[in-house]
Amino acid sequence: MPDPTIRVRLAPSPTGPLHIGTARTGLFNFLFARHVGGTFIVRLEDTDVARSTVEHERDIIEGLHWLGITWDEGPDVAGGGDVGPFAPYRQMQRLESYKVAADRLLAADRAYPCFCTPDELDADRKAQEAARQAPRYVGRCANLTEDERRARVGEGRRAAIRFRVRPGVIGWNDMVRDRIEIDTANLGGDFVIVRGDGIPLYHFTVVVDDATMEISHVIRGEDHVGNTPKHILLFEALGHPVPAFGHLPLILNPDRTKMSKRKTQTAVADYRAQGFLREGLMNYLAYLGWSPGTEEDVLSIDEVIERFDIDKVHKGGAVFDRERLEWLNGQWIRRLPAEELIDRLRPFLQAAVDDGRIERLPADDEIRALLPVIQERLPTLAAVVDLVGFLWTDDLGLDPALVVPKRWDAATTRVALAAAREILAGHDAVTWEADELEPALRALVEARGWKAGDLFMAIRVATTGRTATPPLFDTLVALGRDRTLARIDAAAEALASVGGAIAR
RNA sequence: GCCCCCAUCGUCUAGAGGCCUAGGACGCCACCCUUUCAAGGUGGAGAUCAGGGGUUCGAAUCCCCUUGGGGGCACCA
Repeated sequence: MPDPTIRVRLAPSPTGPLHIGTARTGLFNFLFARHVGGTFIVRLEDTDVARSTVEHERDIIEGLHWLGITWDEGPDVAGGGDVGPFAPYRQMQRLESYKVAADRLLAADRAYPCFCTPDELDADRKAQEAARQAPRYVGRCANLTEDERRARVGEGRRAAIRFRVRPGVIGWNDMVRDRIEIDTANLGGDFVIVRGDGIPLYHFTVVVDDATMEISHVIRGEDHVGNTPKHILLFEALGHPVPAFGHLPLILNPDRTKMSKRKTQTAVADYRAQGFLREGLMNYLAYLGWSPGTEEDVLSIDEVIERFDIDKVHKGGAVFDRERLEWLNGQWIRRLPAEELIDRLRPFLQAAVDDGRIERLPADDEIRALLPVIQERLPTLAAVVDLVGFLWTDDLGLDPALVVPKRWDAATTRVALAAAREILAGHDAVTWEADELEPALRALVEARGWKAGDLFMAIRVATTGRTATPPLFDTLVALGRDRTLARIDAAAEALASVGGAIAR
């Protein structure tokens, strides 16, 4: 039941890497479109030539793809071809259409050339600030005669194009915040739609494109509420039906200000690099400002699409809570099929090889064998290196003091390690299994009157360098007989060399 | 300064007049499980529904005011 009348879009500006907020706006547009079978479009707003780069463009597109947000029309791959009936979907390749629209507005006197210099505008603003007035364009060029315009052009002055803001109240029924009305007197006066260098500005391009691409619903962040009346004015002037608008609540820093790079990690790529799953991040983002109204927490993207309803989107902003994201991410890691998890873990292990944290990339079989004990212990994919990296490097950075369990002293530990080593050495490749090793060592503990936990801890630290690891015997099996014995020997030696200096 | 918006546990939220002695989740605490760490299970602390007025037999839910918070006011997007 596709609905061809529903057309929404995400219009990111490649002036920075894909931002969590942009991803969330994209996700909601995507959910809105997919829920009703509408069309979702991505359009790159790259008219800020000074700050736009292809690297950012690539980061945005790859990030959206990674998140599983798919679009029907728009740029396919960074630098690659665009798909869709309104291609191209990059504004710098659509300059002609803005020129045509601007000329129409000029001809109808809905817009006019403005020769004010940056210095003049700056002075105006400063004066208004000093007089404690709201900044607005004073209208210096609003009523120039043809002769005056010619004279300025003759002086070699460049003209920007300003749109005439008509008096009146602009109102719309916002999809999330109900009725909003704004008096055009508060819009800051006539605004620039084309810069002096001929490059059109956001307010103009967004409307021209939304009009030509037949966008039916504009769903964007709350920070755009004040722009909407300007856009409605432009739609009217262009003689195009005004789309519906919906303004999403903002994602907030812990101090409840608008989420920013300075206070919160905002780049989607960073979350990805830290081992967050697309499923986890998407699930988390969907619940920021929206809820299905049930007590479900863990939902796949398809389940969210099924339940999504823009009427249930909140009006108030939501603080980004990384701890909750991590919990949700863990939920998704635990749900991943074995082979899928191995595939996703591999790049993180490779990265650890590349920067020397581990010495080699483990084979899939090794990882697969470990899955039963690590899958429930991973908050993120990247955590795998911390958790079991000791298996693939001999540089444990062992602290001898840590080898001695709390209730023991160094001498006892040395004796225990030696006894345990002898038992372990008695096993061969065939009996080097968790259910063979454990009973043997428990028998030793029994015979000596020790606590199992103490012996196990001494062996754990001796062989891994850490006090927190997956279950000991599974760990020793993964380590292998030879390396286990060698590490116990090395630890015993380290203990002996510090001797009685360890006062534990 | 002006305009607009928002307001339920620390956080994300359920709640559309009686089902609310306000439910769930994260986080926190305790216990269980247990060789460590997790995961899982059970239980607990945690919100006089920002405050004050109304409306109503009855309000977290409707109205008004106050307070608090946020967003926006470019030849950026």
